[in-house]
Amino acid sequence: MSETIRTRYAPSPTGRMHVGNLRSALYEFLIAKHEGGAFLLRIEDTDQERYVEGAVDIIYRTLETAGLLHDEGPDKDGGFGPYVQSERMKTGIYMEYAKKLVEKGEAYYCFCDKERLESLRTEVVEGKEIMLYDKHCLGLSRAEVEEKLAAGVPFVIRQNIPNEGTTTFHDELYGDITVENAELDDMILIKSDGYPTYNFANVVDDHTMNITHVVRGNEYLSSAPKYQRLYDAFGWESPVYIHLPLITDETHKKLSKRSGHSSFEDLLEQGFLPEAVVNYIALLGWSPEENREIFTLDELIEQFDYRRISKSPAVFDYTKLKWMNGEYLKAMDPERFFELAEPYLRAVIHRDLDLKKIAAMVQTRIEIFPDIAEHIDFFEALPEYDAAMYTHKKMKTTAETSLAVLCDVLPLLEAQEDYSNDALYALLGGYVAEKGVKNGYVMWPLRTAVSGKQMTPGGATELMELLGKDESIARIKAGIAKLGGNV
RNA sequence: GGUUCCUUGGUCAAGCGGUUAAGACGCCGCCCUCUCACGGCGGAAACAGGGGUUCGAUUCCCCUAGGAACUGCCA
Repeated sequence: MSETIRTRYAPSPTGRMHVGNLRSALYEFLIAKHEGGAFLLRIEDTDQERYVEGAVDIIYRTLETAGLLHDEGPDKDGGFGPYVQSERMKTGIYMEYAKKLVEKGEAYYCFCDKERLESLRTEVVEGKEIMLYDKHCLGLSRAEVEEKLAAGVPFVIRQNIPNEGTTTFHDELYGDITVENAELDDMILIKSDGYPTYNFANVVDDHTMNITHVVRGNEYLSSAPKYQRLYDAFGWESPVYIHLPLITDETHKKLSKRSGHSSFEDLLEQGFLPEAVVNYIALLGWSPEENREIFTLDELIEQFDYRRISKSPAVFDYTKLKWMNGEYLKAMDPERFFELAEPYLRAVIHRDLDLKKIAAMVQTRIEIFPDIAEHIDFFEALPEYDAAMYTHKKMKTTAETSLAVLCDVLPLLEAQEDYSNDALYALLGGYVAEKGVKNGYVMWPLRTAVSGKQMTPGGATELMELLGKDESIARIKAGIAKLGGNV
């Protein structure tokens, strides 16, 4: 298999990974793995200004918890290293390649200072400025360039793009895209600090690392022609391009850290499961052949056909993510659910109750773990509630009937020793049958008394089993008192 | 402003010339039920507009409109 697919995820270490980046990484991973190819991680830290301490670790951690294990990377040499651009720069690779371009006339030294560049800037409309470099330094003679270099004048190296003609590149999803060369700016390849720009390092690295499929967000679609010209200038075969549709927020703006959109880690902190997030974002911009939505990572690898990636942007729908997280929770093994839920349970319940049973009650009722609190708070302490809660039209109960029922049933419950759900249900079932009333007629007041809540994660008898005899009786008496009865 | 891309229900989306235009989330209703939830059943809700091409356009082409991205010595 000499034609093995190689994709790469090439983030800048600038903080947490937001969802858009993670989705790119996921697709890059899936495209490679679907074909049994390699997925590499390359750190693009050519911007020392934006570099954030510890960000590389965040990237490792995020990829690992998302399950997107890379085959090669800074911590996993595959023979194409280094995998960190600042380290690659020390080898002189970028300058070396830039000079090749200069020799070919495809790039040139530029000594223009900030002031001159500023003067080229023109305002187009309300504050928006554009700048197309005027190729001023392209006119410098070889001798002039040598002289300035020798004198130590700061310089950058720019790509030389002709003013005539067009450039075309091919994208697997978007097809052929052609632009006028005159529209293309002579972008900077090597910055004055000697670092390559993203644009240049990206092309050099993708080529030298044998990346076969360049997969990235389609915000790069408009600069792709410039990259294409670089490949052509070097005489390199261009990679397969796959530009991904953007993920946006509800106002249809691109998701970005800058705008404060949730990162993967934010979502985990909000109580989402990594596998649910991964599953959800896989479906943002791609759909499987079969009509299905829940996929494990392995199933995604199996199913992922990049030709089914869509071209239009997708809104990140928090509500649906929650639903999907809930699906994962419901399908989860009860033991594992309990392990994950336990901290949330303990945060609310400090008394000695059967937390496993409570976890089981709550498993089908929550979408994310933080939802647990509102469902179980009454176990810890009977909340303040209004006597009006005893009135329920469908149950045909009122404060009066409730009082009567509670008074009737109290002695039975006091005499009862077995407080298991089944035994209690049988006991009360007897009362219901004897009185010829509906279940709810007695269960509603009981559940209300015992929980003080409109809705609970279990029925009256289930709650009493958990609360135990003493606490149940105490709460029922409190209910009777609240309804004006004597205990 | 320029360039490029995008346009099926509120959202994710199937569709790839002929369909009653799937499905999912959300919403509404019913059933189940010791409340709620789960589960089951059902409902409202879409091809941006205009021209072509064609026997026939949601599907192909053009125009218009709307949206987005890019337009940094950031990626």
